[in-house]
Amino acid sequence: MKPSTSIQDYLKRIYELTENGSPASTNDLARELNIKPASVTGMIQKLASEKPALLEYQKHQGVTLTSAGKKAALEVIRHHRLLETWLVQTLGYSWDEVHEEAERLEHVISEDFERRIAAALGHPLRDPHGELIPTADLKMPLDDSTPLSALRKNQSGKILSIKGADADLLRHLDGLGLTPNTMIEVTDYSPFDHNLSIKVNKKNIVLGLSITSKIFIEES
Amino acid sequence: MKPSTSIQDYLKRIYELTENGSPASTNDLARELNIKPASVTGMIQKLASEKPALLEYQKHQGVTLTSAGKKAALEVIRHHRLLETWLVQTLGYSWDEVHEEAERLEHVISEDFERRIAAALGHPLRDPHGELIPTADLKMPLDDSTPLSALRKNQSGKILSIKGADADLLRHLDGLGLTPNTMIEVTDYSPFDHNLSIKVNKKNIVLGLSITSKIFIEES
DNA sequence: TATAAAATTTAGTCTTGCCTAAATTATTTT
DNA sequence: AAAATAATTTAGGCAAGACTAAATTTTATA
Ligand SMILES: [Mn+2]
Ligand SMILES: [Mn+2]
Ligand SMILES: [Mn+2]
Ligand SMILES: [Mn+2]
Repeated sequence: MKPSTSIQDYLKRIYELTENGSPASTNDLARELNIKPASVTGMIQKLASEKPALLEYQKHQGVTLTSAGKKAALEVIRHHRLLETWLVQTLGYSWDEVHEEAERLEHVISEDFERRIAAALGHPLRDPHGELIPTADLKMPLDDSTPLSALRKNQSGKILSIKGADADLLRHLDGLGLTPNTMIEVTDYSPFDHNLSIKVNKKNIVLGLSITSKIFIEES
Repeated sequence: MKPSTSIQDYLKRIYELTENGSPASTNDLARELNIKPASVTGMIQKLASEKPALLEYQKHQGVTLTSAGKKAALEVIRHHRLLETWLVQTLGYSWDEVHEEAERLEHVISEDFERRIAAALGHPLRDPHGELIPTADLKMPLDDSTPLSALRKNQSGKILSIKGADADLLRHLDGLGLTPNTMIEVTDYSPFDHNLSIKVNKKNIVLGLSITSKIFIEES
């Protein structure tokens, strides 16, 4: 059976929160889902005790996805990212507008719809934010990108993706020309505040850690 | 507040069932919605007693839409028919495949999405089944079509629309060449069984009432 | 017009998914 | 290591929207 919309959103957030390897905490999930922690506890207990469990859960220790849970999460993420790509390409959405629409559509499109847009788009590898799109057989491609925040003076590369869906940040970056596929070069690093000076399109700008940690680079 | 998916489906069905002027009965609604009559009674009582009532309801007399209810119904119908048109045009769905997909998407697209597909399609007047699409300000255009079942020998015209969403019937009609915009001519009428003999694309076929009552014609 | 059949409503229950308040466990601070 | 704070879980509740079984009302039939 296909998981409910709520469950799909839980699984997707858990996937994202556990990408770093550590379990997702009740509170982090509650914050991401805009649901009270007590409710999250209830749901994760339920998901952990389904016939094929979707989560691995130990009281007070947070949760990780089982392989069944990961598969379900990747299904939703594939829908989301293909939809974003589709909306931008065919309806002229800008990259900061698509997220909310995809957030609702992802739960209701059929597998047939998924196949049709994937084919129409030529089976794209990345969405408009540069995020990798899980394959049709639900594997997440390897990500060889580095956060901009890890680069130092004289290192350079191409922007691959912007993580996190905050529309205001996306519009701000768009204004600075910081979009996927743009070449950048680090011209200076400031310790203590971790500011980076970078050159983009001949212009020099300075970015704080809260921005550089969300921009991912393919080094060159 | 936007009505829930369930409520939207109730309103849409009530709109369709009351197009002939008479109220929609509890049982008819239950059949159309695949919901037990007892549940339908509960829902229509609720909808009839909302702050601005969506339904006019009198016990045992069925329901009709108030103007607020009609507006909400037309919103959903506009979404549905624009979506069907868009899916056929941009993703190559055939006219017998689109209905189910639109049935789910209609509840989750934004008004922005609605505007974008309407514009991309050039503000179409009819969907792939020939059904009229409510306008952006939620008026249903006048329908000047006649059911094929009302035509008699030597009358002719163009197929405007096929009512009812049964995919099997649509595929059958497609096989016979009976699609919107096709010209037809009635060559004979058989009383008692109400069969019509018609000429389409040079071929003669005989159709029963259960089919002719679903095909709508612009007489010529 | 009395009875039978069909349609509709009432009453009570269930599931899903959320909430608040209170209790418990884990983590920091002193 | 105790006390304070933070995180998490438990307990109890609520709203939406469906269901079944039983009661009622309407309509059709004899
Ligand atoms: Mn899929
Ligand atoms: Mn979502
Ligand atoms: Mn629907
Ligand atoms: Mn609309």
